[in-house]
Amino acid sequence: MRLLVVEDDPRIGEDVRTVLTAAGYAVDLVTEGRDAWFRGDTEDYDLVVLDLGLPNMDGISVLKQWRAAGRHMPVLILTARGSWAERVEGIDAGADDYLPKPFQFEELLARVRALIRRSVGHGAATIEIGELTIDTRTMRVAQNGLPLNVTPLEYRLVSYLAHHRGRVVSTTELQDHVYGDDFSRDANALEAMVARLRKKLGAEAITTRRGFGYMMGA
Amino acid sequence: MRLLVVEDDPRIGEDVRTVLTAAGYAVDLVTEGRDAWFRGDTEDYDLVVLDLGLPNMDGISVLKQWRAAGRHMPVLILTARGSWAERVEGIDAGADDYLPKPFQFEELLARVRALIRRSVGHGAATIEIGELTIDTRTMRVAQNGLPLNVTPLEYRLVSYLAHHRGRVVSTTELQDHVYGDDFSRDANALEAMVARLRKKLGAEAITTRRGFGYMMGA
DNA sequence: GCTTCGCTGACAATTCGCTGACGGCCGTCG
DNA sequence: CGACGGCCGTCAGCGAATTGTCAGCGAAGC
Repeated sequence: MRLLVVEDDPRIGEDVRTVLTAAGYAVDLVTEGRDAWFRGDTEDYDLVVLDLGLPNMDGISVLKQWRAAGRHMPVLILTARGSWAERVEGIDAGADDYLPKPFQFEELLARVRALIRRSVGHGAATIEIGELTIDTRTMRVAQNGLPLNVTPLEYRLVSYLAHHRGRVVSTTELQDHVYGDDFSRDANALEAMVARLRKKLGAEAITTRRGFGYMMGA
Repeated sequence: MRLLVVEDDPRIGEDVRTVLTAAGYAVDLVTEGRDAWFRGDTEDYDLVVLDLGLPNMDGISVLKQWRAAGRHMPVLILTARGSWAERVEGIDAGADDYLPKPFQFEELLARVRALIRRSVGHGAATIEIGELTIDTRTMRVAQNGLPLNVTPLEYRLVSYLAHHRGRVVSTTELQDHVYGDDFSRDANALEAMVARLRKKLGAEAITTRRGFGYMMGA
């Protein structure tokens, strides 16, 4: 899962990134409204955390333009506590939820999880594919009920494939969502990870579409 | 045990949180109805203390929606003294007990304990994991019946892990619950505490899942 | 058959978490 | 008032798990 965090205060932004990264998401962080708009318009994100007070182009406008351009990713806006008008404006502009600042990171996490779950359409916190169970709340993967020891990056990979079960996911898309902005990896790194995963989950859990990408589920 | 306190008066809310925290519970406090509903809907609480007069979405509606969504955690509602109608309405909506305001904190504590005990089923105020016993009433930890000398912060840590046995608790979540809003600590502080705890409880009492967090129990 | 793409085992680099030591803070006791 | 001891945060070095890189191999597609 790949997230865009838009927050002009660098300290808060970094903290949020850290928390979300720890929770298993690939996080891109930008601090200016224009950059935010551009990123959201040109890249594919599973969710956006959007602060409203931004230099250069304010959050509400950014959000409105995304929606006007037909971008439907869930957006969670951060508002000043008690600023009722901001919230209403945000919801009207197309936000899916709001979180008053200051907030507990745990609450941020809960909302992010809930929004992603809702947007993907799985009501439950677990995804089942064949004999595999992916619990997004505890970040665990189990096979026939037996927990598997999956590393953080491996989890990101299965989790993304599982959320998009039944569809072929290209390697570039996968890289984006597993690594975020971090371009430095060799293309082979993904393949190596897939290999390691197959050793744990069973070879047939992930199928390869040569020239296209990977897929989970029928 | 993790509790949600919903109370719009910040002074009362803080007092209640303080009392319950001192009693060894991990307490989340929210002041608005919508936030309360969201939290109760997305997070796991062992009990909710719910004030009825709330901004944004009233307590009865919150409670009804939780029950309609199949959430069964015990709910203790706070009502105005003598407001018979409110009580009836609350119980009808699915509350498990009520406490008329103003109340003594001792009474609140007693009812909270009673409700939690009832909901756990067997009146045991202790959690047992392997050879460890965590007594939530006295905030003591014992191993094979022998009391261990556990410091306050250490107790919060084991207690939180014990209450969430069987699931991996991320370090950020753990930090939230051990330190509250206090961001200033080095990440290493937790690790040091875990190390000290393991020396007391035995190394296998707390397992590490690298990259994810810590866990107690199977 | 040849080329390209992807797989895999081995190895290296890096990151993460553990631990012993130290020191600051604070409450208690002589 | 000063010394002592408990609690807990910080530091630095170590070891191990995770992840990236490389090289060779096999299979698919033309």
